[in-house]
Amino acid sequence: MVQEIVLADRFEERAKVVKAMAHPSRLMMIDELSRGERCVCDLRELVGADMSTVSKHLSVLKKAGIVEDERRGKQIYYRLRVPCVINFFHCIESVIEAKGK
Amino acid sequence: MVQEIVLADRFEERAKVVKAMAHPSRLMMIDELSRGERCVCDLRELVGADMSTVSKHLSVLKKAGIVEDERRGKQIYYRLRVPCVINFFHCIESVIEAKGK
DNA sequence: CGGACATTTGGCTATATTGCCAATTGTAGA
DNA sequence: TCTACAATTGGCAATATAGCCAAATGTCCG
Repeated sequence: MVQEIVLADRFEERAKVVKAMAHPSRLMMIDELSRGERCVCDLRELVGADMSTVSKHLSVLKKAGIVEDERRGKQIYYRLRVPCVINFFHCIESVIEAKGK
Repeated sequence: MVQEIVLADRFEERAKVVKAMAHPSRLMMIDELSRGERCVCDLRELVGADMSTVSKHLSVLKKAGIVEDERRGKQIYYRLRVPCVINFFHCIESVIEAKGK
């Protein structure tokens, strides 16, 4: 059925976005970016990984449409494209809390 | 610093939950479960995969604390543990929409 | 008990993700 | 132009994930 293919595609699309967030460093960066734009060097310091690793994480977020970037001088600044992603944390916390019981 | 280790652990925990949702079939099941509990056979039909595959997806969701199960007779019913996970979809949709522009 | 049914588990291969290093690109300033 | 700095890209090895089949488990019913 065409209907089902469309439905599956829909969840496929959604999964891409969720997958892009499914990494501790990327969540950390999203959290940080919720407080304002940051350059890659800031985020590198935050997660404490190799610059190239951070850059690749950012490209994952960018490809998913979660962040956007802008070059200003030598640095490239990233910011959240859709601020609501931050609301996830509240719910995730309640999942973690509920699990503890 | 102890502080940073704790912080990293926090995001590690969160990532586990997000990761558990980061699959089209699992998102589809979460969506379906948001409308009430379902047995594995219902979900199997929904995603159209092998029973064992569906079962493994459910065990991922269960381990993350997203769903819980209950046996009633021959069947095992699954339900969402924390309904708020459904709110994710709205935000994810806006990410997808924003990306399209 | 024995069989049918619903589900899970083990085992396996194919595929995807991660993170580092090294090399490359882009920008600013001397 | 040459150099330094910021960031990205390519490549690779280690690890994780996905999905199928086959076998095992648990439950009901005759």
